[in-house]
Amino acid sequence: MARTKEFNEDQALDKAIEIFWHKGYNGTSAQDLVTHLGLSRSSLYDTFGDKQKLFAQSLQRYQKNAQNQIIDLLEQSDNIKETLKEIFKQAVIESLEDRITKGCFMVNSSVELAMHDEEIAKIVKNNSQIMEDVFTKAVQKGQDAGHISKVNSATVLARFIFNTYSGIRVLARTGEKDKQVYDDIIKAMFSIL
Amino acid sequence: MARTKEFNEDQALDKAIEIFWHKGYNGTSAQDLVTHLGLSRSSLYDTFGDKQKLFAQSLQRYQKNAQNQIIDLLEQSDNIKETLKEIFKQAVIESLEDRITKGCFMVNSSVELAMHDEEIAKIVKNNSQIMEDVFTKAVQKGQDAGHISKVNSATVLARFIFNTYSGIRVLARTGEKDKQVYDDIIKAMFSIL
DNA sequence: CTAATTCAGGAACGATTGTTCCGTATTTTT
DNA sequence: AAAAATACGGAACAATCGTTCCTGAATTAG
Repeated sequence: MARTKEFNEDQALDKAIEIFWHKGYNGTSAQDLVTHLGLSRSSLYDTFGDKQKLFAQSLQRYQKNAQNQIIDLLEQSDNIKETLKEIFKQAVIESLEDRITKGCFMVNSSVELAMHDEEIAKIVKNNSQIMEDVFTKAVQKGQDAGHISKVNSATVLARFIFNTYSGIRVLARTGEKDKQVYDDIIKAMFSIL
Repeated sequence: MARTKEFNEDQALDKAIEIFWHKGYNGTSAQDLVTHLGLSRSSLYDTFGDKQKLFAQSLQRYQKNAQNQIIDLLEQSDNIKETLKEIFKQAVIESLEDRITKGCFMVNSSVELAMHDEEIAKIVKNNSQIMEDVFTKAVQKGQDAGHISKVNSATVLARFIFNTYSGIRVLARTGEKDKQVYDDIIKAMFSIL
């Protein structure tokens, strides 16, 4: 009946994530997308609708990936505190390596768009909710195992951890390359876990 | 020799701060500026140069104000821990009251522009440096007075406090209106001071 | 092979972007 | 009062914005 797509839709989405992440929504033009995704304007619009829809799909895909990564690590962990240390260590490595300083796509998007675009706001809130739940369960597990202090409740610590994570991602976006700054923040954070 | 300006330059800058803060740099058009500042295109360009320069001046002015406010509070304080609590309490109030959820102009700008505009990057880094210094001195004072724990160094705590502050401002920008979330984060933070 | 389908490429759309320029009005100094 | 200087408003600029549409090539099913 018809010819098959010459490009992989998910691969195109990954390219879209890259450029939106780097330049933001308003900073990325249709031409940028055409050039970076390597497909024609018509294919782009036929496949993804419009710029806003493409952005939303990109952010969704990013969220699922990032989320699953953390969920897997925490669920398979038998020492939550150590796993959290690994997660933050990884965030620092990414921040320092990041030659084009992208920060976190979710944080960037919420700052730029959450208040102007309801669909993006929903994605962001959904992400926050899921992350809070995941961290809460993980902290609870850590507290039960005696690896994490019970001075503060699991919910309090979960929200606190997620907030520190956001802050670090903003710091990365500003281009901070001094590892000591990240390490200090993380050291302080872990002193209450 | 010449007629005098019919508008107050600082008042115009305050208007510019408002709209840039709300809509971001790329999200604010020249027409938005003309409408919101209430002066003509020519006056705007004659006075402030161009959009980028106007933005930079707005951010500079915002920084000076926000900075002085915190410096004054901390320098006059005789109980740093309590003063810090006041500062964070105020940030929460602003976040909850904020009907158009603007977050922090400095945080928003660093996320959107720091990596694409060297001048903005400089302003952001300068701000971070000053804030770190101010917080470090304040924490030191608090530690000397016995109000703040000496388990972590003043620099570590200063960076940590500033990072938590950034995170909270991002949270505000996402439109979070649940006071409990802010209070939990702050509670956790203060448990190590 | 033919017909049906959908691809890719690029021209072209009107709208909006940031910016410039010009004529007029207004004010201040000489 | 005259002249110099500058603010003002708005028209107009080229460039770019996101998007649509048209053309022809490519692929698959019957």
